[in-house]
Amino acid sequence: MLQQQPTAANGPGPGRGLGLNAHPGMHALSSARPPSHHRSDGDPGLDGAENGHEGRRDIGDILQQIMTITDQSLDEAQAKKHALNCHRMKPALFSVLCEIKEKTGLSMRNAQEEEPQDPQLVRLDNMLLAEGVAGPEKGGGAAAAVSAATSSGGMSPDSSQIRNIYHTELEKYEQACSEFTTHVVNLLREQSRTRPVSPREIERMVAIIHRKFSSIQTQLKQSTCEAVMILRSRFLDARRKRRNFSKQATEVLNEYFYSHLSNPYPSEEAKEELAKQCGITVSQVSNWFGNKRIRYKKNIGKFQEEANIYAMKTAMGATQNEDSPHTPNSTGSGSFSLSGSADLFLGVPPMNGEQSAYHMGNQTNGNWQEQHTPPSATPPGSDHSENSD
DNA sequence: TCGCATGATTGTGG
DNA sequence: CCACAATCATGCGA
Repeated sequence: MLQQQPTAANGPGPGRGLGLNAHPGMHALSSARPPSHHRSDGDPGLDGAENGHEGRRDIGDILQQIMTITDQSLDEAQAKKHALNCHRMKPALFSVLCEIKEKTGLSMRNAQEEEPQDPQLVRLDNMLLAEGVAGPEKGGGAAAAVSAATSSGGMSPDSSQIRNIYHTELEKYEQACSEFTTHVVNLLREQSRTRPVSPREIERMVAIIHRKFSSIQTQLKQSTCEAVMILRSRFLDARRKRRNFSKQATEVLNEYFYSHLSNPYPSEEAKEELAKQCGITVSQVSNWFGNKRIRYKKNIGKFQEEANIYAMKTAMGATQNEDSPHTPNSTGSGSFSLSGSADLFLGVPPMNGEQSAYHMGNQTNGNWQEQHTPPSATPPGSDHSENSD
């Protein structure tokens, strides 16, 4: 019925496609059909054998025809396709076929269609939100959440890195998902011209794609969570495990301590500067000074030698600085430009004294070591440099 | 392995 | 919140 139509319906080149040399497909179909008709009569066994035999022959025919397809016949096929598309009955037939399709296999998927959001995904989302990896970027939220594990308050670059990676990956994922979806939708739309594909089916396909992709999303979120957890445990470990500071760091800290012995309380800026120089956090600097003060006070005698060494060093650094104020001095012996208030003892510290206390200037922070009163031996001029912040 | 050194934590007071 | 004091836990050299 369809094949007669084009002659009337399509103006251009109607006769061509329907001529004597019919389309191979058509021929195949028409020749394949007859055997099924005599199904009802005759011996089934014989019929089956005959059927198979004929089927083979038909396949042979089809193959033969495929082999002999020419450009011309392709053109014809094209024309026929066009003719079918433009057939006036096509929409009706199309919708009927769609309906039939709906009612058969595909409808079975309806059941699982409206599933609630994956609970695991929800859990992961909540977790990432709590960790500050997902959600709006609030002043170091992510970093704060992770680094909150440490009292140091030192910002971890890793956590924000995780956040960044997570977001770029999520973006990539979303892009890939939408790209693929549009691709498939376009494909189905294209196909809907030649086979019954209802809009609903396209929708369903999109949903299926999203479901498939959501497993990737789950994976992404899961691995992000894992990374955050690892980071967190590493921070906790770092807190538990004690590492000695580097020699250079201790040197810098000691230098500051002994050059500000009368008032070893670095300001916030000084602490930051020290932290930067030592490659440690500000709170570690605070810890260090806290420990140092208390231990020095407890046993000044023990620290005497150390004090002398550092006093000497700073003094040397100072004299060097005087010579060439603009030349930064070599490693470790620099005085802090921002405090600029080294309690320098210029000269060799008195030895063998119980407490040399070569620089007990005006103590701006009360008597941080009251039992340690400055002897009169305090060199004149040592206290002039003593300034408090 | 021991003992000291040292960074971190905890509790307290101002 | 900061400093102090006590204490813990680990690092490290002898």
